[in-house]
Amino acid sequence: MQNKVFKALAHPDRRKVLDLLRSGPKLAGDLAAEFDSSWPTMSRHISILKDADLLSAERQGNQILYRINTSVVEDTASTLLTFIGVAHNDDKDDKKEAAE
Amino acid sequence: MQNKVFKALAHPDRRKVLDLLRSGPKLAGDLAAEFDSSWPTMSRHISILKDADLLSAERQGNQILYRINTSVVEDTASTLLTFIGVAHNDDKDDKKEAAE
DNA sequence: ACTCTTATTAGCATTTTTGCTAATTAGCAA
DNA sequence: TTGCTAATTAGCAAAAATGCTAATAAGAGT
Repeated sequence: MQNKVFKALAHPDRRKVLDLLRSGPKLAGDLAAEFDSSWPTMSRHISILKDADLLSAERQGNQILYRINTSVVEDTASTLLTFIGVAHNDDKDDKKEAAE
Repeated sequence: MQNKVFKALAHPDRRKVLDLLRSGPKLAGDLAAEFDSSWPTMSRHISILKDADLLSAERQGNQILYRINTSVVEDTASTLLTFIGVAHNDDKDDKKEAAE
């Protein structure tokens, strides 16, 4: 649901989480360490991002590794671009693409 | 301020306003008419979009014409794409672009 | 001036979001 | 089992967002 994504993006710390994940997957603790807020607070921010499907989680024994969900971010950017009439090629199984 | 933009995008009706403006500028009243909420409510949604600089307003006698602010939407899409490492050429007076 | 239309602002109640501390779960190792 | 680290969930208070009705402003026309 796109609405969850846009709501998730509405908080600066959550956008910062996404920015931190730009350099690759990170452990929840390493993420939390980058912020002034308490760890439970950051945990909730992360779970909001996860709930919006912007992140996916992978358990690594004791800890949890988070990575950004590229396709969801892409789709959201596409949605924005449609507002200004930009083509945005979705490319979900685009069988024929040169019918002319 | 990017934060205002993302917050403005967090409400479905406000995104719908942007979508309605895709086909060109519209009067405040014509926009409001497309929604179930009261007119004052829509007026506030519009002012939040305006405050985020996503819209610009132009008086036309009795009424007010709103148009979408293309560049702000573009920049926001670019911000999203940086999260997934997409190049995104800002192009704010890009003097030299082929130094190599 | 008065009136009609268009749109915004004020003021309020309700809901949602945020952020904290305390409590809990999950896995690993003795 | 106990203990330790990593992380989430519970519960609450404070702040922000939402949406309504009533009141107000701003233009155009009479």
